[in-house]
Amino acid sequence: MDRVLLRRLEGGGAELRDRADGGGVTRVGADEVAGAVAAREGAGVRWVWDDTTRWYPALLAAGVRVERCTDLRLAHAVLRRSPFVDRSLLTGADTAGWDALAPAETGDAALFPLDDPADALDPAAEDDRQQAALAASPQGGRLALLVAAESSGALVAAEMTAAGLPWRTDVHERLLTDLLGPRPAPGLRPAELERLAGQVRSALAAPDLNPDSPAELLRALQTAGLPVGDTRSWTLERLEHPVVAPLLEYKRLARLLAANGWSWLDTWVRDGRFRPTFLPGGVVTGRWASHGGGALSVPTAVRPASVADQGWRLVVADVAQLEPRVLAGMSGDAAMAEAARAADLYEGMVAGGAVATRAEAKLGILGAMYGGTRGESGRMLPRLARRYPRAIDLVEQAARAGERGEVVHTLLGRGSPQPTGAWAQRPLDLGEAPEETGPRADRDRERRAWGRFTRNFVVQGTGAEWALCWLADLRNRLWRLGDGAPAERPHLVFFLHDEVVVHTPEALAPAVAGEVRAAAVTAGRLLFGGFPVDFPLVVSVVGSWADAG
DNA sequence: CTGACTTGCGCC
DNA sequence: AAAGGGCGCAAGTCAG
Repeated sequence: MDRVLLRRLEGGGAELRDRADGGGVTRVGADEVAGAVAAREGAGVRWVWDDTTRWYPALLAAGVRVERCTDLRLAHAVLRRSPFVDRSLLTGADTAGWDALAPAETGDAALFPLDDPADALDPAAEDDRQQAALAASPQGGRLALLVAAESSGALVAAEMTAAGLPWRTDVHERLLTDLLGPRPAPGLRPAELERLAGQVRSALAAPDLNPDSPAELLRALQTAGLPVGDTRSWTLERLEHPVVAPLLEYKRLARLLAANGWSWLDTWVRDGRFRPTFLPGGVVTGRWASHGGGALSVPTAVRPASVADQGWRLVVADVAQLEPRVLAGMSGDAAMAEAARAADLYEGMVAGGAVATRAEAKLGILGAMYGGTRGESGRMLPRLARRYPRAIDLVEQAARAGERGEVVHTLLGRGSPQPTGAWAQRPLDLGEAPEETGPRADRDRERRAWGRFTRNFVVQGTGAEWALCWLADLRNRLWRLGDGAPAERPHLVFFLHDEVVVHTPEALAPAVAGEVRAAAVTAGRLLFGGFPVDFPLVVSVVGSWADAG
């Protein structure tokens, strides 16, 4: 596979430099870049560029899709934190610049900022350093897979923003009107919220109360004699009082209005598409972050508005219990992998005799992965540890390492951040009597909190790696499935941790469903080789996202 | 007034 | 004895 480095030239042109020994160099003008990339693409090439967000949106806008790339920005971020990398091999004159490089904010190709810090960096030198670091790493193979998957994720992210999630404004508006009443004038409450606010005020005998103000609301609740310290819904649910029902309903609808109401539609939906920006590697664990429109929490209440185009379908797929399955795989825990043979891993745990009920299984596993040891989830832990010793030991070791201030890593080698708190500079106070309050009690609390973070990091991060491999393989499978222009082929339109949505011509929907499953098998093999852990999917072919599941 | 922080809640 | 991971967003709150 040829590796070809792309770099920007002053004036908007670009240089294409073959990375092989004696490789050629081509320079093209600004309006020839897309054509030059397209011409080279057919022959099989991996593009090496500083940052996908700085190259790919313009290529996509010009109708050019690339199959492979190395995203030096994302690769740098992975390698500099990995415990399997010799940091000195990554160090160069502009290392600080690579450390600080942020993704480009705008996808508008015409708006290359004149003083982009990326233009002060040397991508060829950085590529050399990364290749050297990978070659010298005892885990170079895993890291290379991670870098490739991360880079492929960057391509997917740009393609999903370009395509957009199909979104029907008319359906969304009807839904809002049914629940809230007609769209009010700016600054006014919709009729239904005003009605509920009135009920809340009279139930609390607080005629001037603004229920949107947590402080006012808390005072009014306390004045009415209710024993509450905050105004969260789950706190209110436990009260017996006439205000509870209208207040909970008010909060539910006010939330819908604020997060996904008419102004959300105005801001984020254009031309029948919702186009959030996805930020691969945006979370330290390796999960994606997002920007714009709250793409990480599209409430189920508005999903009916995501409707496939005429003659098209949505293929919605999610992995059941991704993280426990990943834990089984990465720990090599045969008993847990056996439970994971079931479509429902928690039922598999019941069938295996580890616990009595599905609810116990779920509570216990989530507690083990998050560090929740209070109440019932804590009582489950010893039984799980007996039945699934390797899985539980893996997360316990990660927690202990974090508490010692050590770095932990995912299966493919992504490292956790170094802790910065004062507690991390001090050794563990083993054997000293615990205290209720004071600076040492604070340090211990922070230490345990960091242990919960590292405990979760190894599982969440490896789950993110599985999902990246799934996405990358699925992207290639979808491309091979269709023909014609990118917009006429099945394509990914949404991704959220363990769920994908593909927009596809109706005739190809069954084939897409098959490829989604096949890609999940590939991802499992890539991460866990022959170790037998299954990743069953729930796949739906639907007209609307809301009908999935 | 702006900007930073807090509160609360949606998703996984 | 106590101990629940990761995000983004909007509105309210508060300091300067």
